[in-house]
Amino acid sequence: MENREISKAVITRLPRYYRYLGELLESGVERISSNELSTRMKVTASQIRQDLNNFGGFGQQGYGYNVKYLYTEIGKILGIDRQHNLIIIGAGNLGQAIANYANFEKRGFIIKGMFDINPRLIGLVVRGIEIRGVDDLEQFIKDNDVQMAALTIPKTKAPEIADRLVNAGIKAIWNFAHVDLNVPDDVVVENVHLSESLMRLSYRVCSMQDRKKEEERKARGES
Amino acid sequence: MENREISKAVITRLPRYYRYLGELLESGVERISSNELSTRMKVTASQIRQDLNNFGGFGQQGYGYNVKYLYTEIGKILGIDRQHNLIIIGAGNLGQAIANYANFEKRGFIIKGMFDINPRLIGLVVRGIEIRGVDDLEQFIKDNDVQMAALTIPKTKAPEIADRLVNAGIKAIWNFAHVDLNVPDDVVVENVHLSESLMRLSYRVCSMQDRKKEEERKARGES
DNA sequence: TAGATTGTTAATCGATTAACAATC
DNA sequence: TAGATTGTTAATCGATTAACAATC
Repeated sequence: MENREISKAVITRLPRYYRYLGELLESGVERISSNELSTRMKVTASQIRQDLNNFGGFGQQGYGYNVKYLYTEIGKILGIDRQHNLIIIGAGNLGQAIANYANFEKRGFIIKGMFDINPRLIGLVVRGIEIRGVDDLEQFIKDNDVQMAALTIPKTKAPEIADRLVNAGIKAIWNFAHVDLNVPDDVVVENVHLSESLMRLSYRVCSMQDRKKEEERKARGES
Repeated sequence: MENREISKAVITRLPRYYRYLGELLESGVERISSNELSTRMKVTASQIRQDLNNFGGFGQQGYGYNVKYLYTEIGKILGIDRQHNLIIIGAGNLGQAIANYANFEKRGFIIKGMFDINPRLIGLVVRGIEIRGVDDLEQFIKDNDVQMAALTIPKTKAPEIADRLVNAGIKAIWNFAHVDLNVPDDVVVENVHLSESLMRLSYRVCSMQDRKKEEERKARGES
């Protein structure tokens, strides 16, 4: 069997399809055509069909897609049908926000533990999860079959902890620290760089302002 | 003057350049060539030069780029030299995490206020900022010249609040709710869909597992 | 001046969109 | 069967990379 590499752009869109299908499912819609979905999601129908056909033919000519079936299948593709054991390193507000987000557990992400360096936090309990010191890290990962770690610690500590996680056998890092991590090829890192996201917003709001001023100037007669 | 539209891909990369240049600056590096930067950032030198030249010629032949100058210029492009007045709607862990992230203020993002619907949170003070009820929203936005809002509330409440923000004159929404917002063309929305980010991580770790199993199978003789 | 490195044009690559035959 | 809509091939569009002349 040929190993068709799926493009990054497709993978980025997949969870959004999943979200929309979930909403359709909740509102009792049974079937949907690529065309109607395209209107709702503001993407082209062609793109939807192309994206889905990377993974197989989920639809039926003349009918469209069965919402429940497609929802389930995309869930499988995303690995949401499997269980992922997760730890959170960094029990500050961001770490706690993740721990408190109940929906994650619904989708197979089980938070096995929380860790922090700050001794004042160690021993506290968040959502039934005790905050531990990082000394226990390696042993805990082995004992609890942990594959994923969310890194919500300052950038100065992140590379060192990332190395320890990798050595302890972690396969995926959800990185919120403002630094790029160096990991082996078989460990995946998903970055959430909030400050970069905010800068993009800043860029866009500024260029929107500039454009408006430009238009106003033109409206008042060419400059 | 022609209004060259900058591609989204370029804007996505810009904050990352900014981060690397900031680190170089801190470590005392004065000048850098696109080639050396490309090695550090793991992108092509060609891409760096193309990206920068969307905004003007910041380098010098035979020399490279002056780190401090380029850092400042990218800051200007991103609008970080200007002041952005920000409010946070939703004073849960995520809202508090944002409020507590000091670096934002360093880059011109001033948190003017926090709001919540939960009466038990109203009146509490986070980082010197009092949490208010959403009744005050419109008045507060006008009084404090607020242009940006971070939405860290559940998806059920988000569309309604977004409408109110838009009507009150907000120009940019940093949306953490798991829903796509409908806003006029001149309002910009930057989405941070954490659950989608986690699903991408899940996809990637699963497909990595599959690939490994495939390889193992091949290594044990073709199946 | 010679060497280095940019700015920019041209070539390549990949992703998106359009079109349509296949088929439910 | 006729109509609808997919799956898939072909055409277009845009983004990335390569190459090199300009220039510090």
